[in-house]
Amino acid sequence: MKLSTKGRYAVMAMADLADACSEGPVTLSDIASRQSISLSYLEQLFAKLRRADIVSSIRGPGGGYQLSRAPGEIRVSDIIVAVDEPLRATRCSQAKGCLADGRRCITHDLWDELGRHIYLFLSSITLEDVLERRLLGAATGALNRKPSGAGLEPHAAE
Amino acid sequence: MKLSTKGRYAVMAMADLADACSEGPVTLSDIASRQSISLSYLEQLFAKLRRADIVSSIRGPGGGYQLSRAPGEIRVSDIIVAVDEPLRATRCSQAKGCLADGRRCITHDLWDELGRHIYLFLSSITLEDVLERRLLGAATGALNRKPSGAGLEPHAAE
DNA sequence: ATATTCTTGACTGTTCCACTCGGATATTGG
DNA sequence: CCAATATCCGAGTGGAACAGTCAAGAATAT
Repeated sequence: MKLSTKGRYAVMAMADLADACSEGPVTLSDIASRQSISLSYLEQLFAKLRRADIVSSIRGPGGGYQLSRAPGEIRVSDIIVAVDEPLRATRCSQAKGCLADGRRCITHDLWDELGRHIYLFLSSITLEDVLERRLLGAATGALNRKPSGAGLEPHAAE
Repeated sequence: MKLSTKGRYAVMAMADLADACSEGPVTLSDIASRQSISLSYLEQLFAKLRRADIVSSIRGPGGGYQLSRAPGEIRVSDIIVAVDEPLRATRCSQAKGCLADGRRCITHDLWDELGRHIYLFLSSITLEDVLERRLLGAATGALNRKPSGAGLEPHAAE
């Protein structure tokens, strides 16, 4: 899971597509102008989304893109995973030791757990949820009763 | 909240410091060699950690860095917030409209919620938890009963 | 004094993101 | 058929941030 703005653009575009595709395929130019994203950049993103079978394409005049599944069947995590690079190998990539002496590095479990956490959150939300702004439901509620921290002010999600 | 490897380096170094500072201050050179991070890079990180009052420094021979508080009082989120840049303004930075027509962009709430989610997770874990590998406790359990998704295989945390 | 260690600033190389450009291929309407 | 419309595809670009370097300075212990 990589959280770049690239994935965000993809989700924005997919939300736009889901919102507009009720009658026939939608042109990338339309999405580009509505969402203020460059057409060529969208082409790159949708090439990946197509390879991931999240959207299907129809060429020629009157063509465009369509969702492969219903909005309720497309998870946000699907989109981000499809668009972002497979995640380059960092120092802590494998289950192998991060330090030379064979021990796993101390913080390995932490990042592992965080990654799972983010993934679970994003896979609990579908495109349909996003469209209907149904975000503050089951997915979020679980963590809202924070265990310890007192006057924390979370920074805005960049 | 930005999730760069920079923040990870900082947490690694802080965990190392917390582990080794039981008797007197710890040298950056020691941390550098143990964690395989360049000394000069650590200097940059600890300058920020010092400004955030997470560590304190003692100069001269026999000097080094110490934790300002007990490991149980230092949240992982504190470290990441201290080290990462304040988060540049993106298209969706403010509560203002992201599109020209004044509407807030469709996915705004989603990123907002995700950011809060990550922050809450990281602020529910202290350095002490990391050291004792006490990660799978209260903080994570809440989301483990995922609401809908069936056979999801979360990608490894990069 | 001198060695140790933090402190600070400027600087560099690399990588990745966001985006552009040029062209190719497929399909439709006339 | 033929041009217009659209998806496809690869290469290339500018800027920003990351990861790391270098050099000089200030405080402190021996």
